[in-house]
Parts: sequence; structure tokens; C-alpha cells
Amino acid sequence: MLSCCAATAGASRRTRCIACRAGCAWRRRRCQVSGAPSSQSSRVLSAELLAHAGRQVQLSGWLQTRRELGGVTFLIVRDRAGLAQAVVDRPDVASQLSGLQVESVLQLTGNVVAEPRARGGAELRVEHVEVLSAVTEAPPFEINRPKLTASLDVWLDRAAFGLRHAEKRAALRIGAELARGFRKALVARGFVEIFTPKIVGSATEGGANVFPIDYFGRSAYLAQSPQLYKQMLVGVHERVFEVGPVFRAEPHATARHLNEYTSLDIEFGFIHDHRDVMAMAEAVLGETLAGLTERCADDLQLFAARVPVMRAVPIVGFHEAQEIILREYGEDCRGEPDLAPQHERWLGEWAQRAHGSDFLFVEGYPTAKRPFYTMPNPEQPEVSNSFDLLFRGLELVTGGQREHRYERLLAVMEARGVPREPFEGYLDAFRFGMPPEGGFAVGLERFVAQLLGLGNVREARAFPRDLTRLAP
RNA sequence: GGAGGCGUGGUGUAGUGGCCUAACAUGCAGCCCUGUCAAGGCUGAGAUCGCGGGUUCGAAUCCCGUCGCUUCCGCCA
Repeated sequence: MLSCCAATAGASRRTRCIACRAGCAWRRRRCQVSGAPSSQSSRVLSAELLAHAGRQVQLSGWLQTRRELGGVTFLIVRDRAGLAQAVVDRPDVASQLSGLQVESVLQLTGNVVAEPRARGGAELRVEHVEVLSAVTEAPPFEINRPKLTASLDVWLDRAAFGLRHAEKRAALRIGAELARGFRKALVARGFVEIFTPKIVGSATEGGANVFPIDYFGRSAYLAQSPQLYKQMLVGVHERVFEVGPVFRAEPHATARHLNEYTSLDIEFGFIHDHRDVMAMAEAVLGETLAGLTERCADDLQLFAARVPVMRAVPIVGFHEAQEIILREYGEDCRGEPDLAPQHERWLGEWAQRAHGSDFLFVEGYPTAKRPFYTMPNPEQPEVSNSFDLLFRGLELVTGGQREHRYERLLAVMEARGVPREPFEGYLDAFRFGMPPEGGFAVGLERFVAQLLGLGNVREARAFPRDLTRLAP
């Protein structure tokens, strides 16, 4: 029952700890697992309990479960590293616990005993209890069960409490780990992390609606994408990425949309065409997923999640995709400028069946359906050098090559009726030298949701913003 | 913006014209229990069935309105 971080850290270093009392060989050193400095406390984490057998320690955490059997009471304590069992058989200690509900925060002192009957192989025989936070109100729903029974709406309204459930914690850790792995893979490839403004003066891309805000009396918007800024920064760093929030004001109410989500964005120069961007997406996301398997084994197991191997992802052209839908599923969407969600689900199913792949690249969407900065195919301008990456039938990534030629960019903007004035700052990037470039964006919460098989993206975000939910 | 589904103790569900004085599980409270690990046993409290109107001898149940939630579509990651 280890979290991602503690699992790997604990496996190789768990015996080194100054936290224990006299007799410990590692005294005066900093605990490598808990990070506790020698002067602070003698706290031991749940995952470290067995390594401290025979010693007196402090175990602190939330009271996850209490099982009273008359003369003996079992306490399951939760801390950041997992769960540990503590046993109370002294009436004076037991009386201190009366009236306390689950989630009370306790600091337990006692001896660690190796005990095969306890989960984790050891338990704490409690001699002293310090109540750090007494909870006397019965919780709104049960969070100490393997499955959370409360409905999405109910637990999200009490998210500060509901997120403590094992599956919710695990889903958030998976998201954190995906972001971490993404950063690591990109830094290794020479990308610089950037932080672009989330308050912007103009509604950049069009398409998606934006949230207007008041900016010292001027109208401004919450950024719907770092797109334009990351492109400008390609002119600065050549390779850039950002992990940050984006805001979409579309009034949609579906299981796959959020009005605020985390976008994993990259953009880089000196490419030949969008195929280079696809190759980068495959390499970076593949590496991110591979790291996840070893770092989050326990969390993944909670969901019985199968982590896909991302290698040689099949690529189909947009029109080819429509032909496949017609041939395999009998619906003729050829003429339509985009793929509907049902089409993407079919394509995901087909990719699994025909290629054994959880992923599918669809390239060459109609230029007219893509934003103005999209690079058209030089042979067929009505087809763009763009792509989507479907993950188990859901649009996870959008990317492509961008128009880097200043004069062409101006011409496209003119033809599409995009006003030049608000984009002068953007255009400077191209006026003063921009290599052929491209990039992509990944929806983090969608990634987590698809990976874990969550029914709703909202479950992949701590405090989701949707059509009606603005708090907590 | 459009379409469908669902609102019943704290939570999750059953009940879809009279058998409902509303059931079950879990949680909560009390009692019993020294090896539990979704602990077990006994007892108890807890819901005017989202709200308003209507049909009917009779409504949790049917109809209308309204509010809330949810899913799908449009759009997107």
C-alpha cells in the first residue's frame, strides 16, 4: 500500500532512518524516506513500520478505520506513504479514542512489533495517543471502502473530504506522475519549460469560447491555449513546453469536457513536416507511460489499468479514416469535414482490432477546419499538415506543423478575416525569423481518465470546473 | 444551444396506483466480543419519497410546471 513516490524510495532506502530512538544505527542521519530531520520528531511512516520492528516510534496520520473487538481495538492509520495497523488493548488508551470519528488525525506512540497477521507485516502497539485533530461529526459518506459509493456530484461537492478516498488519491497521483514524466522526457530532449500568460488581451484562436475578465477597466480573457506564446518562444529557445491550465468557456456537459483543464503543450523548430511532430509525440508520450508503470504500480493496480506500450502507432489519413468507418461500420461520413465522437470510438476499436494498438494517429484534416496558423500540405493545400492522436477512441492530442512563413501567414489571416492588429506581437516572431516548426497539446485529465478507465474526466481533476460547479 | 434519463433516511439502492404505518445495504448511536483486516452478533435513531400544482375514492408511483443532477449531440483536449 505504497504511494508512487514512497514505493520507489522506500524499496531501496528504507532501513536508513534517524527517526527511531536509541539503538538505531542510523541515528543522526536524515531519514531518506520520510525526510524528517533529526531534530524534528521521531515520526515513522506507515511504509517504514516493519523496518523499525522492536523500536518505539511515533506513527501519525488520519484514522482510516477503527475495528473494536471488545478488549482490543485495531486502528488503520493513513499517511502519505499508505496504511498501517495500530493496536490498542489498554482501556485508558482506548477511552481517549471514544467519540472520535474516522479521519481524526492522531499521533500514536508505541512499540513496533513484527506481526504476520497484520497487513504490512508489522503493527504498532499503542501506548500513547495524541489527538491532533478530533473529528466528532459523522462523515457525509464512506471513504474508507474499496469503492466510493457516493455519486460524482455528491462527492465533488465535498471534494476536500471525498478526494481522500484511495481511488481518488491514486488518480491524482497518476496525473502528477504523467506530468512529471512528460517534463522529464522533454528536458532530456533539450526542451525548455515555459510559463506563458493566462491573462490575454485577445481571443486568440477563435473556435472555442473564452472567459472575459476585467483587467483594470480593459477587457481581457483567460487563455484558452498557450498556442501563440509557445510558438513565439520557439523563436527564443527552439524547443519549448508548458504544463499549465487552459480555460474553455464552451457550455458543454459531457463526461470528457472540463472548462478548466491542464494542457501538456510542446512546440519545437527545425522539423520537416508534421510527421516529425507525430514522432516526437510518440517518443515523449511513450516514455512518459513507460515510467509510469514502474513508479505507480500500486495505483495502477487499483484500477486494474493496463498501461499501453506506445510503439509504431498506426497512422491513417483523414479520408482513409472515413473509408474505414464506411467499410467496417457502414456509416458514410465521407464529405464531412471532421470526425464525430462516435467515429473516433469506432476508429479506436478498429485500431485495437486491426493493429493491436491503443493509439491511432489520424492525419491530414481539412485545412478549413483547422486554425489559421496550421500549415497546409504543400501538394494539396486543402489538406493540412495536422493530426489528432486517438487514445482508446478518444481525442487525446491535437498537433501539427505551423505556418512559419511570414508572408503566407499574413495572407492566410487576410483570407480568413483574422484582424492583424491584435496579433502584431505574434507576427513579430515570424517577421524576424522562424524555422519550420510544429507542436502538439495533450489533455492531461483525458489522459488519466482514458488510462484508468474513469467514467468521467472530472474524476481526474481535484476540483473540476464545469457548467455549474464553481466551488469547492 | 439541442435531446434523453434520474431525483426515495447521511450515502447507495428497491418499491412504478391501494399489500407503504415506505424496504434493503452501509454509515451513525448503544450493548456483547482480545486478532480484526468490507470484522461479526443484538438493539435503536434516522426519509412528510426534490419542490409546486393537477388527475383519482386513493399518488413515492400517473399528468403539467419548476429546480437539481446526469448522459449524449454540437464544439473541443
